[in-house]
Amino acid sequence: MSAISITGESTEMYLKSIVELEMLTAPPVAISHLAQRLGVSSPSVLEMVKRLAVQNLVTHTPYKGVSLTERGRRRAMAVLRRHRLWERFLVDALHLPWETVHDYACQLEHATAPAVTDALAAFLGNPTACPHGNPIPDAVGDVQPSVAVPLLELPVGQSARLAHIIYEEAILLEYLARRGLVPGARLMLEDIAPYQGPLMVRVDGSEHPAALGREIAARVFVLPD
Amino acid sequence: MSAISITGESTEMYLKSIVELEMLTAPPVAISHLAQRLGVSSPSVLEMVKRLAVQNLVTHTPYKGVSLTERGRRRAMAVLRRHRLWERFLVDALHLPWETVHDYACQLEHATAPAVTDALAAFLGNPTACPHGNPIPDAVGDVQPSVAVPLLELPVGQSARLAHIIYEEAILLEYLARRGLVPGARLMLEDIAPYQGPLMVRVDGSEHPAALGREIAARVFVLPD
DNA sequence: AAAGATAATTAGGATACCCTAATTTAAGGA
DNA sequence: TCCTTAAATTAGGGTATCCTAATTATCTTT
Ligand SMILES: [Mn+2]
Ligand SMILES: [Mn+2]
Ligand SMILES: [Mn+2]
Ligand SMILES: [Mn+2]
Repeated sequence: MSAISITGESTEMYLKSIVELEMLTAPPVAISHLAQRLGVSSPSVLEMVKRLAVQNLVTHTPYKGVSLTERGRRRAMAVLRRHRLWERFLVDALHLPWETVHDYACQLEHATAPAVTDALAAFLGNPTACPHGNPIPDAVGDVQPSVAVPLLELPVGQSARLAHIIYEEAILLEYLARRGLVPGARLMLEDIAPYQGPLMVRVDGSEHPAALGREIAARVFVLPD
Repeated sequence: MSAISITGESTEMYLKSIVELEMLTAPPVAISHLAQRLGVSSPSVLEMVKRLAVQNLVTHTPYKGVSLTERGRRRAMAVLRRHRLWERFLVDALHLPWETVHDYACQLEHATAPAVTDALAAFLGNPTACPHGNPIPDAVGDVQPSVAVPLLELPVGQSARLAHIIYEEAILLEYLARRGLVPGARLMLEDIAPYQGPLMVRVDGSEHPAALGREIAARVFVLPD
């Protein structure tokens, strides 16, 4: 019975998912969204959330949702840091494909001691962003805020450069990679179909324009020219 | 319900511990030895062993012990391979201390997908031994046999070179590191005290001779001159 | 061969996560 | 205000892994 609470893999995934959801929708985070992200049932999430609340990692407001406590946020940022450092390693050192590293890093992130994290960061030259453009929290858990805007909010006709992709997921990353939509890519929003229709995006170097649903366009952030 | 049985961390540690014990004492491996190595109770081990037997990973002979099946051995070697590759990475690339990497690798070994393992091996130049001298199984699970002998069996007065240290453990590695007993070190067995007493070993570059208990001397392998 | 010591096994529980099937609550529209 | 619907919660289970306290088998030693 050690006083140092060992954060297990499950706990870490819950905390990480909560920060990720906070960047997508306004807090508090809904139980059902967490359930969807984690691929477990709502009752399971609720139960786990109660456990996390007891450990002072989250606050749960019944029928409203979940928020991270300061303690919880620190833990979550630490996981995010490890995740993104590993992604950099997998791409830069091991030369694994951009779209595949997210899942691999999701395993490694829970198996990395602090000393290893620090040494890994140094080995990589203290990078500031993951291969998908998202900022790597520093050792204290701080991130520099992004000025990029969701592609969804770009005015039609505007050209921009892809900055980062949030709420990372293998399927999404594969989809985007196949269309050349990686950080740094130059693009122009050609059109937005009405009635929640897709966005037509011209990607520099691609033959045809890409059609992106709104769900996706809300996750792709760009820097307008 | 996927047909591919996902080997969990616990299962992997059991399998790895069994191969490790097989190199120290003659098979089958005793339940109590496994319990000691894993830091769990004997009833827990027995229960788990039964689960492993159902999955065709081990054979259990009541009151005798456990042996790996071919399937089990392959899995175990895969874990050992990942473990030792990570150790190399942690020492060679991250420059972490020789004595500390074993524990870190013990976490990473369970979180490494096949594609990552392969890429890591390539990145490291397909090394053939871990920092503690033990052979890294190849992608198929084969290891080249060692011709080194236990220090315990060295004749008094014989000088030799340290080859590898088996049944790795943080405490042991620290102890040995502090005395300069790392692979490649030159040494001479000065004396063996009677009545299960310690071995006096002169280590090249060290002031005083080191006194090693027999437990330890059975785990340190050397190549006589 | 009987006793003692040691290891293995059985019995009975606990905890962390996860699930499905109700049931209840909250929120928005009629 | 009442109704509908979606989300949240409660009820009742399940599995993997671990534990302690008996009990039993095996091996050693007298
Ligand atoms: Mn993960
Ligand atoms: Mn990423
Ligand atoms: Mn391990
Ligand atoms: Mn090693």
